[in-house]
Amino acid sequence: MTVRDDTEPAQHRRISAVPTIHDVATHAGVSPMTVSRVLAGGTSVRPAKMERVLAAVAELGYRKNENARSLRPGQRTGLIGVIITNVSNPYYAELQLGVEEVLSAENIRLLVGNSGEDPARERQLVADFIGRHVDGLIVVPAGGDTAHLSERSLGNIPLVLASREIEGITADTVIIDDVAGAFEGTSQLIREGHRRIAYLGNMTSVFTSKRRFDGFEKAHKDAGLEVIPELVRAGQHDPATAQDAMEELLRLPDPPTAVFSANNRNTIGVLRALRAEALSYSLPGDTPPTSDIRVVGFDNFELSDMMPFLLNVIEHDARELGRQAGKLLIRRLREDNNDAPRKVQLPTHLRI
Amino acid sequence: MTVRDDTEPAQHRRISAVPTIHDVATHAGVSPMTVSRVLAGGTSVRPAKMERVLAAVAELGYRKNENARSLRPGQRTGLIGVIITNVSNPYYAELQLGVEEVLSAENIRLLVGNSGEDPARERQLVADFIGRHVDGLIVVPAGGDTAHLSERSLGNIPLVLASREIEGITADTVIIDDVAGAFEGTSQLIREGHRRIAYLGNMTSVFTSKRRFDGFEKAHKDAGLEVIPELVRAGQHDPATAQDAMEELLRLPDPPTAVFSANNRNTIGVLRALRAEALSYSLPGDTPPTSDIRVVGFDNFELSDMMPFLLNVIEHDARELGRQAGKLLIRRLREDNNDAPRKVQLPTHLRI
DNA sequence: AGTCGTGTTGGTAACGTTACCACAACAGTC
DNA sequence: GACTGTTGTGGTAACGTTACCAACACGACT
Repeated sequence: MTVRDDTEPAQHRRISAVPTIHDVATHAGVSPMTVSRVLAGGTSVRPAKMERVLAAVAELGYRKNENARSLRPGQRTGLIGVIITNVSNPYYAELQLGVEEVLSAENIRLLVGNSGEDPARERQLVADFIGRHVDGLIVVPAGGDTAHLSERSLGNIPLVLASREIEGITADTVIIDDVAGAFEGTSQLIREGHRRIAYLGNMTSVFTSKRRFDGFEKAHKDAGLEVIPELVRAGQHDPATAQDAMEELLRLPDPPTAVFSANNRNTIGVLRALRAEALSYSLPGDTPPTSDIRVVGFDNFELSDMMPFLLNVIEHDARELGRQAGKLLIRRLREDNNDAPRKVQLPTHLRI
Repeated sequence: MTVRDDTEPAQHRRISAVPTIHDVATHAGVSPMTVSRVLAGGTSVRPAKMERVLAAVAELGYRKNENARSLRPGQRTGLIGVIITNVSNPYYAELQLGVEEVLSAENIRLLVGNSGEDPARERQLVADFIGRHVDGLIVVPAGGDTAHLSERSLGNIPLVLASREIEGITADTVIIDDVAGAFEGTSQLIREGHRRIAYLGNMTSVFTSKRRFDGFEKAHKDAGLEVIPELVRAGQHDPATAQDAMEELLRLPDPPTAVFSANNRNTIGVLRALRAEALSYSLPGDTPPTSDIRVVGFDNFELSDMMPFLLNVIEHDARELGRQAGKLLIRRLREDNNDAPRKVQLPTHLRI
């Protein structure tokens, strides 16, 4: 034991400093090892001593130093790095909540970071999380350069990709069945007789956007139709840019009769454009000619059912996606298995 | 240096195991101390050696073990615990984003947890975060038992309260000017001539709810009016329960002519109730008698401007609240100061 | 030539924890 | 009464890092 010859400062330090296992041991009149054993579950410790130790723990307000514990070989940190693109999008907030729901049940904590769709920021976060020795990573990949997510770069830290896949990287993955959802939504519009259907979405370099466009295209093909290139607008990532794109479409000589929107940001922009148009027409007292334009949008969002337009949404469960991602990670951690990576695909549902 | 006499296993281990500062030192032909110095900023290290070290770091993909580093006395973990009540509420998601925006600039990472308004869960999260030696805490307190947030319990870990205060706990705080906002919104309704104004909100035991009710009450008093008790409904915390409460109000013999809603969950419930009523009246072809009911709601929410009702919202900047909370914490960390706790109050704005 | 700084480098120890080994105490067996 | 096994307990070392001190080399000055 360390000798404390400086009486006055020692007392002062004892109050403010966080108590260690050593302090508890001294207080209970046992060795640090016994304290450690009690806290680990109390196997083969005499009941009387166990009580003394627990009393000392309570009295000093002792908390195990998790950082020191995880330093020992074979010990986990109990930390998971979660990198999402943007929590302010309710879809990813739900995802985070689902992840936490599953992992907190295992006493695992979340280190979260927002990449803002920036691969460089994502790489930086991954590097930092590795430095903190997370037990695993759950990432919504931003795309672009993904070398930092390769197996070689991560070592033996398990990775779960959420919402998006990456070409060339094999890892546990949870995604939405984007293709089927977009197919179903688009088919509904075609079934209703629409032939001039606009598409609004993110850049097709984004995994989900590409898949949703594929579903959009497939629905056309299956119906013997073709996608009309001049009605396709890909590249909007927020409501404002989507609104601009939609207003541009409405000004076309031959505007679309229906719109397929590939995500909730774009859908909201579309709805704003439609309302702006309706308002501008209502001034001269005329009935707006395109107010009955049909909209189908991927992703549900709060109040979608309160919109004063003909709108259907392709809904899916972001929280469940987060839960599944958490479960895949737990499976990897529990059994130290090298099974082939699993891919979970969650269904969508067209809400009428 | 440790002698590795087991040649075969050592090689295998070298590939999968995370490299340490020792490995880098051996690889560069210097001592671990020199590597540490280079990584700390490279003061008084010969340029040639510095280069060799950096090359070894790059080649081995070495990452400093932050947990081991923070074990040393005087060293920080660079971790902040953020406890919010529920990320799936966009208001708190924005708050989290604001906190991250400010703290990631200081290279501080976020440990996040959702309390779900449960004080026991909050206490558990605080205890865990203390065990991980966070440098500080940002908490949206759930209320109830708050002993775990007392200065005695936290030791010298700085605490910032966000969005809500706690009686008896002095800490840096960032809140919205709830009273003024509610006063302004209610006054607007009174100015328009409304005399039967309903109130819907959370339990008044929640800090913000109480303050917003106070503002509601003060607006009445200042206008020489009194709050009508039968029109007050406090206790709804989600849209579904709020909708029920509002429907009940609409069925009163003498229903309110206007509604003040104290948060976005309640506002959405109110709007749903109004729409349900409008739909039920539209069946017999009758004009609904209360469709022109006025609504003013605290908190803005996405698409609030697209609602087919007369709605004003009292908006405020949740992300800015998060930023301010982060800044207060950084200030506490930077200078190791014992200044009196600061209280920042953010303004609201009635959106017409 | 000897002394003194100055700049560069490495050894040692410690942060708080737990795995491993050693050992003591005790009961049961021949 | 010596031997064996079981249970409870503590000492030691190590995880990866950095603060501190000691030591070294080297040029500049007396």
